[in-house]
Amino acid sequence: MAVDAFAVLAEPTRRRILGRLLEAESSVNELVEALEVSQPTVSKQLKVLREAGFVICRTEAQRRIYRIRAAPFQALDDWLQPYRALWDRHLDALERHLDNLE
Amino acid sequence: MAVDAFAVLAEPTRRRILGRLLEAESSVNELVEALEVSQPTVSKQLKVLREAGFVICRTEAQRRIYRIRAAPFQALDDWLQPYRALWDRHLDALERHLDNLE
DNA sequence: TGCGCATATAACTGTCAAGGCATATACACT
DNA sequence: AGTGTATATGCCTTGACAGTTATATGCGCA
Repeated sequence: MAVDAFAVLAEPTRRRILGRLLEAESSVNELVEALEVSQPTVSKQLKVLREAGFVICRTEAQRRIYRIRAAPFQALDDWLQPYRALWDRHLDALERHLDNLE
Repeated sequence: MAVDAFAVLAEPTRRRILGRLLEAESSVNELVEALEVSQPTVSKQLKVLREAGFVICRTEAQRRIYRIRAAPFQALDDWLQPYRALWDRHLDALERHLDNLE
């Protein structure tokens, strides 16, 4: 996963944006109203999310419609995988981790 | 999950410590040598990790043996759960296609 | 009890990023 | 063209935090 994905997710405003985008794609203004933060703040965080691959946007007239992307979350899921050996007693996770260690 | 778990994981040094502790519990000095960072830095980050529940330590003579804990990783796994709908459920062909485009 | 090892903490400093305000850009419509 | 709407960006201030150095604390041992 991108090295800084955790840094991206560390910001509460960005997590709120992602939570909202998980429900439905939205324009910038819809996010501004839903989250009650300023428009520049939303645009800035969307830029961070976009550059980290968490969202993409398309243009509809003057509006930009943002949509969430799966890839970074999958990468996060992958990163988490070896740590699942800590609690998942099912042999899969542990074996895979040990295999990856060689 | 604790609100600031992502902030904890956002720090590369802390992730390195966790990666190392996943392999084996370690004393502070072992971490210092393995990661090649200063001892105060390790102690400081261990304190952050401890307060966030990522590690616990026991005392053995003058040494503190640190061990990783499962709970925060499980919480992270839980947080991730709704986002898994993005890829491991019925993702229709069009959406997958658009994702692949960018 | 005094010394040395292992670890924690304090004070300081530099960096970086979030949010606010103001402004620029892009587009639609008349 | 000119106006209003939607979004992006630049500048600025402020706060948080990582790393360093120096020092304190805890423990074992002679």
